[in-house]
Amino acid sequence: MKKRARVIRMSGYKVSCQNCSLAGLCLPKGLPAVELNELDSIIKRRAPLRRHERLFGAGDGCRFLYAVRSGAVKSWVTSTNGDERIIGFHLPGELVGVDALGDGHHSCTAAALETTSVCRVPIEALNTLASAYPGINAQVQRLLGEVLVQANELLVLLGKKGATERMASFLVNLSGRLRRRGLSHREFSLTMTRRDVGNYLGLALGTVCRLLAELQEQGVLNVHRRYIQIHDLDYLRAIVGLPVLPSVVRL
Amino acid sequence: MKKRARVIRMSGYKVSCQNCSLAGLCLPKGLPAVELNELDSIIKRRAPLRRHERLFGAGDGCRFLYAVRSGAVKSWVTSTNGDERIIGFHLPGELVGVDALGDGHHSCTAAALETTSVCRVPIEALNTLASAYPGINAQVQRLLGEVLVQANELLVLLGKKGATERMASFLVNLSGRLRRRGLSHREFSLTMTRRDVGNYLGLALGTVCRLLAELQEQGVLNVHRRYIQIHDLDYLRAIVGLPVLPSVVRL
DNA sequence: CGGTTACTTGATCGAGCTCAATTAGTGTGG
DNA sequence: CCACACTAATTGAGCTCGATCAAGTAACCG
Repeated sequence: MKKRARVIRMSGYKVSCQNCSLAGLCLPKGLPAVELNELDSIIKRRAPLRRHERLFGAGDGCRFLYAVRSGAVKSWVTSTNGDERIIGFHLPGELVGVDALGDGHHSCTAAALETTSVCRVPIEALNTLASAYPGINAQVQRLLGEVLVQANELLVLLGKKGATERMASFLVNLSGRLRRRGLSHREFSLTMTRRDVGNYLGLALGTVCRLLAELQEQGVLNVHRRYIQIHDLDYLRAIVGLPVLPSVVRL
Repeated sequence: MKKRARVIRMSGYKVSCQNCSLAGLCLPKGLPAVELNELDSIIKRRAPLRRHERLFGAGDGCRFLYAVRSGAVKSWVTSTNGDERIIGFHLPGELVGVDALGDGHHSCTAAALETTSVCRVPIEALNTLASAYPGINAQVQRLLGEVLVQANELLVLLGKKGATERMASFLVNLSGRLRRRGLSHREFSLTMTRRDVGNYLGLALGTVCRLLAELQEQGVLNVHRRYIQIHDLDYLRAIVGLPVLPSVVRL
């Protein structure tokens, strides 16, 4: 025993919903202590996934939902003719795998974009809890709704005709989600490849590069490989058709 | 009283989940009699909506989900720059309004495409029931999952580059859903305008017309205004990349 | 360091958008 | 019941945006 005393043992630190920094976004949001404890008791943390490691695959039977704790996940569907289509990038605090609630089988595949840790929530136990605690039930519904709203947003995005519009939407959306997580919304690293971005936005790989180059040209942002600094977020928001972020309201 | 005896009073016929022809698709699917009764007791049927009449609008607070009983509904989101984007057409047995589960407010607007009747399900009562009856809870989850899978399918559809591919996907999807409802999958009437279809598919109005004309040219289908007869469904499925429908399995 | 993957940039081409003119329905009110 | 107005659908001509193909560069990894 003593021999091991000096080893830093991560497993020694109890990771729990109670001390998770994402509690304000994730399932625990606003839950009273009792329900939080119950929830925490059914959730298992898995060893971190490495880049490209899969959470689940299309067709898999599904017994768990996953909440991203750190890192990032992408999920995609494989259509019958074989080509793949990315339907979402998932940041910490977001729920992955809800597509399986329908018939108990996943309709998409999910994999880590970088080193990523997730919380695994057993669906059956969650349902049992949800029927006992209305608060937990409400949380599940809230996150489900969020997933749906996100899907709708992507639909709107893909409806835009202009490639610039799509790229701007993507960046504004990402920036906003990062901000809500307390991360910098002005500079961040894209965890996905240009090809991924293109696939997601319905654009060719080359077009993604060109658009980023053009935006840099115009001084809207700086880009070096995956690293992005946004200088003029309002400009991007204007492209999308969103109002300028309210900082001080003028008359 | 006697005077009215001859009037055919629809309200005299008790419409209930028990005798609804959609019970195999809708919330009641597979529920035991007790749960079915409970479910039926909280559901209200509204007077039929006429074309263009709205079920709810974006931003509305939401206390109900709606199940389409007959007719058809379209739902769309209005983006900040004002243009509208159709995100779904809803057939009998499908659930409308689940986008509001997240924060209790609708993110889209829904309106009848033709004379349409719906069942109104109070969310709160549904949740109460769901916590008492696991079967009902499972049903809600199943339909939610279905909505999500549908959203994903639309995403895949919009990922297709070719306009013909999109149109074929749309027709195949519609045909399949009609068939599952016991309706003809070879000939049916599009309840939406060409503009609606174009909006939904991310195509220009003109392109929709041209595509239908072209498919008719090729003998794949017949089209007169809204009325469509599909002659070669397999051809459409092939365009999409789906296998030919299994009728007899050959070796 | 060699091999692989990710990214950048250029030139060309075509699918589908736009705009416009015309026809076919649909509905409304006198 | 018809005339008028309005909406929906069709079809054509020209043009633009972004896909495709290709060649070259930069980062990463064993």
